[in-house]
Order: sequence, then C-alpha cells, then structure tokens
Amino acid sequence: MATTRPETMLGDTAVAVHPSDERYSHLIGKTLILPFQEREIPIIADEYVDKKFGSGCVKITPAHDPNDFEIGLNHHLPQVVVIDENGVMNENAGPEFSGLNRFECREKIVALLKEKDLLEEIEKHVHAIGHCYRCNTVVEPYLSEQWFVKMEPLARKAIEVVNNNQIKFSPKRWLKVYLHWMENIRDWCISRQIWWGHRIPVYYCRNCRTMVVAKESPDICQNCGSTDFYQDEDVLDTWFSSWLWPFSVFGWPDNTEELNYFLPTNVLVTAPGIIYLWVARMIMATLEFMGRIPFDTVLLHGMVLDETGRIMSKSLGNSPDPIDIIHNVGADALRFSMIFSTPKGENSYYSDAILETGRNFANKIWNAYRYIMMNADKIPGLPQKHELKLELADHWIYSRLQQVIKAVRKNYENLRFNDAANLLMDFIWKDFCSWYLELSKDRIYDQADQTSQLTTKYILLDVLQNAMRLLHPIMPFLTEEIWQNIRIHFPMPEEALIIAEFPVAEEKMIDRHINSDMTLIQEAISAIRNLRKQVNLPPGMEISCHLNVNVRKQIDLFHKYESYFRKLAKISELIVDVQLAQPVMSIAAVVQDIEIFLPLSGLIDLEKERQKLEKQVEQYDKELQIISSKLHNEKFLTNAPDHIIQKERAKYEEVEMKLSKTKNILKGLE
RNA sequence: GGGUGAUUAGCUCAGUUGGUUAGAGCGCUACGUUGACAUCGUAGAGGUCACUAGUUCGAAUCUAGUAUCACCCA
Repeated sequence: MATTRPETMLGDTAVAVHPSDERYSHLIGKTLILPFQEREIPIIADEYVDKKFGSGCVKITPAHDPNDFEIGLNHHLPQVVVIDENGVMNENAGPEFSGLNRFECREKIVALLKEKDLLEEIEKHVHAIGHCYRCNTVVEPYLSEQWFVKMEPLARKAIEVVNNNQIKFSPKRWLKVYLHWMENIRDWCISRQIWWGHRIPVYYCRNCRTMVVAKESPDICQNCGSTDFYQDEDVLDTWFSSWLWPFSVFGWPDNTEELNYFLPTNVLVTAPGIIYLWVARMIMATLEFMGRIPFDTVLLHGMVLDETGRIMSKSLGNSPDPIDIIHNVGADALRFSMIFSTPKGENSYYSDAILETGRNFANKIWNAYRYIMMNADKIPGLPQKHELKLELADHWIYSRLQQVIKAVRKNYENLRFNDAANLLMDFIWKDFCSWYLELSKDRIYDQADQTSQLTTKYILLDVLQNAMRLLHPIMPFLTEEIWQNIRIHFPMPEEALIIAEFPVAEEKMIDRHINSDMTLIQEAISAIRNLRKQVNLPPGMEISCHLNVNVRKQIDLFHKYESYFRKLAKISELIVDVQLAQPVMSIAAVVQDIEIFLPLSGLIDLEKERQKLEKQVEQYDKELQIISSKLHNEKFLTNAPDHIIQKERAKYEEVEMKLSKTKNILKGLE
C-alpha cells in the first residue's frame, strides 16, 4: 500500500482495487487487518483505481480525502475522523497517537512500521498539494458539516430565461459555458471557516442541540425551554451576498424608486472568469427573490494581460497604476487605446506602447479643433443652412459623415466598440483632417469669396460637432470640452454633450455620385504624389499635369476642381482632354479610366520608368487571367449568383482597359 | 481527464450568412518643418491566412484530422 500521508492510515476503512485487475480479483470481498488499529477492513472493487499506478491497490480514507469520500459513499464505508480541525490526531487514532500533531504522527507511524517490518520502501514522489495562500500551511481535507444551497430548482428557471432569449450572451459562445454549468449544477457550499464575514444565521440550543434558523438569536428553545443558544461558527461565502447585487444595492427588501428603475437593467459588462461565480448566480437570485431578470444582455470582455500575456495581479506586481497613465496621457487617450486594441471578447495585451495610439489621436483631434476655432474666431457670422453654397468636397464630407453615423450606430448597438473606435479614427483622421480640412484652407483664407468662406466655416464646425457626438462614449472629456466651445460659434439646442442627441444618419445625404467623383479626384491626386515621389521631385516644386480622360463630363469635373490638385498635388496647370496625346518625356500612371502624365523632360530615367510599367503590365496580365478563367468556367456561370458574375465582368473590363492603357504608355516611351 | 476558444504582415489584431488582387494601428524605408498637428505630413516595402485532407464553380471563411498555445471545470 502506498501513501503520501501515512498518518491517515489510522482512518482507513477499506482497500480498493480495480474490478478488472486479475492480480487481485480473487481477494475482492475478503478482509485484512489494519495495523495499529487491529481493525478488520474489506477489500473492495472500484473503477476509480488506476491499475498502473503503484501497486494497483489504494487505501481508502473517507474522512480525509475527497475521492475516498465518494468511494466510501458508494460502498457504504464508515467515515472515521482521526485528525481534528487543528491538525492534531484525535481519540479515534488510538491512545498511541492521539494528541500528536499530524507531522509528528507521520514520523511515528513510519518508525513503527519499520520496526514491525511492515515498511517496504520510501521513495520520492512529486504531487500537487494545497497550501494556504497567506501562511503557506499545508491544507488537508477534513470531514465536517457544511451548509449548502440546493441549486437545481434555481438553475431550472435560470436556464429558461436564456433559452427563451430574455437574457442574451455576447459573444454568443459563452452561453454554452453558462448552460454547461447550469445543466450539471451542484449544490453550493456556502460555509467558510474564516473569522471575518457574515455568520451563518443558524442557532443551536446548547442544552438539547435543537437547531433554529433565524435573523436573531432566539430567546427560548421551543423544545426544552433553555435560553442558552450559540450561533454557527461558519461564515457565508462572499459570493452569497454578491449574488444579491442587482437588487440589494437599490434598497431591497424595500420597494424603492431606484429598484424599479434599474431592475432589470440592460447590459452587464464583465469577464468570462466569473460567469459561474457571479453572473449565473445573480440571474438565479434575481429570479428567485424578485421574480425578474437582472439584465437582458451579458457582455463578456477579455482580460487585460501584461505584455508577456500574464494575468495582472497584485502578487506579480505587473499592473500599471491607471492614475499614472491618466497623468501621463489623459483618461481619454487611455480609454481610446484600450477600446481600440481590445477586440470584442478577446484578451488584450497592455503595454505602454499601445497608449500612443490614443494619445496621438487625441492630439490630432485637438489640433484640428484648434485650426477650426482659430478661423471661426476670425471669420464673423454663421450662415443659415439654406444659405450654404456647397461644392464637391462639402457634399462628400457630409455624405461620408452619414455613412459613418450609420456604421458607428450599428457598432455601438452590437457592442463592437473597437470597430466603432476604428471607424471614427479613420473618418476623423483621414477623411476629415487629411482631405476636407486641407482643402478647406484655401477657402478659409480667401477673403474674397465670402460665401465659400462662411460655408466652409459652417461645415467644419458642423462635421466636428457631429464627430464629437459619435466619439463621446469613448472619449468623454475631450469631446465635451471641444463640443462646448463649438457651441459658442455654432448654436445647438442641448446644454451639454453628455445629454445631447446621438446623431441619426440622413440617408438622402449619402450620394454615390458625389462619392465616386471625389474618389476619382483623390485617386488621381495620390497617383500624382506617387509619381512625384518616384522621380524625387522636391515637395514644393510646382509642375503641370496632363489628364487623358474618357468622357467629356470628366473634363468639367477636373477643371472645376483644379484647385484641389493645386493644393494637394502642387499642380500649377491641369491640361484635360479626351484623346490627349502622351507628352514627350513624361511619366505616367493609370487611374480608373484616365491616364495621368507628368511631363518632366530632363528629370526622368527612361529605363526605370519602363521597368515600372512592365511590372505593372505583368500584374494586370496575371489578374486578367484569373478573372478570365472564372468567366470561361461553365460551372461558375451556372452556379454563381448574377451580381457576382456582373461584378467579375465589370472587373474584367476595368483591368483590360488599364492593361491596354499601360501598354500604350509603354509604347509611347520607346 | 472533460469542456471552450485561438493560430492572418516583424508586433497587436480586423476580416459579421463562402464571391479578395486579404485590411488597420504600431514598427520599418525614403523624402519633408507650406501659418492645426514632427504626438505630424507624403509616398513605399512587407502575408503560401499554422499544417494536411475534404466539400464547392469558388475557402482566410465550411467539415474532419494533426500541431502548438490559452482559459474554465474536475
């Protein structure tokens, strides 16, 4: 018989072997004598025994081991407690051992076994054993009476409310975790043997041991008339008060106004680690005591881990102090950084580096705001909405704003905060700052065209205030500050952003034609910038640009917004026409259905230019082949939905056109 | 041992009913202080979507298996 705790043999009440173990099957049902106690104990058969481990025989100590306890129940074995709650051997251990502590007893047992020649060998064995996390004392199982809450009836109702969708889990997969626990629920042990906490409200008559469950200690024993009571020494598990949280914090059991307002509430935000301990129990308690659900949605977020993926904890000392961070970069930067880098339901790794995203973004917003306010101060007056004279960029930024409002609303509603953060950063930084704000400069500085100036002022303020509304849930402080100051120039009905309306998209302002015109111009400008960079033109140097377009209406578009090219691509002169010849000694690019030429005699490396274009031709060729093979595939044509086939056809035409244009340009270079 | 996930660019991750030439931020490279911002601007490089097999006209996406990792419960 092998054991790591020899002293527990004094409480053994059986020896178990595996039922299919042929070495011992002839012994099952027989008995043997337990040394020192001289007690007769049975040899039993149980599947629990691991045949391969040690001798294949296991001593069974129901009172001092949880597994043995279970086996003992199944085999109706007596439970002999030999160690008391202080770790000292009691009278059941026999006169020879009683009074010794468990470690002294262990040594004595070993010595005596040796003496009686009952000890075969001592070997080193590594095993897991519980220690007190405060004082490091070895913790061992001890048979004692505990209080339990019967869970099955509570769980039944709690399963019902998720099955009929009254309570939803997000992300959905956590529902499985919840249900798995609920469906295999065990009674909840609420007894804790610690000196702090709420004592269990159970009183015992010292005279006749009658047990009374009551709020206060009873005056007199109904059974024997004694007045001598003592309270159960165990205290309640801390979660036993926590599961009352959804209603106890609002004054329950009183029927308060807050209780009716906040119960049920909508979203519980918490970590998956406490679905069992807390979420499930709050649901059960609220159903039981209030007859209501506590909340309709449970949002499970990931945990913030440190850079190396460890959980942050006091003992590791790897948690940053949020106050320090806020001191360094601001609360909004911290909030934005965390939300931006925390995908829904996944863990996120915190490091100081991620703070830069939020800090830089806050800085970007602040500077855009400064620019707008500087000019709003200088330019007197604000037009009425109907007085505005909108041009392409204005229509476009409003159109984009509506798209963003729509998408951000959806993201917030679906609790996809990181997507909302992403979208807003993209819109504010790229669309608003890099394009609209840059284009606004000439108009703002141009005192001559006052209508355009005032229109620009209006739209800058309007788009910014809308953006602040959208961003407010993520960056409440910065947006409130900015919004309050916008209000000085741009009247708004609400007193504060925190109580202001959340924007609703105006569908009619989403304009596909506007978006595609603007996109063409943006792509053309980017292509010109790219070409300039390729030949290392000084950033400030102005050059002329030739655009060979496909349809006449593009000529008007480019002429009308030539100023955009001047401002953002340093183009001094834009020559636009259909069937425009390729200028000699020029570099070129193809964007959509137009060709862009920059005549740069003396500045071009023809060979390099040729190589670039050849590489481009190669890429287009390859892409064309892929699309072509799809369009020639009978099965694709019969199986794929119409809109996909249309899309492929359109793509084919576009790539084919770009390919032929690029080939022509290449020819023109020879 | 049981359960639940993850694996996509150097790093951290998006990619919501299969239709992609696979995206973002950081980092990297080149150039640049033009009066919002160098905590910035412009441009660029960078990926056999862990592996194997299957389903499909079509797979990062669906199925099965393998590997590695993580968490929860015993």
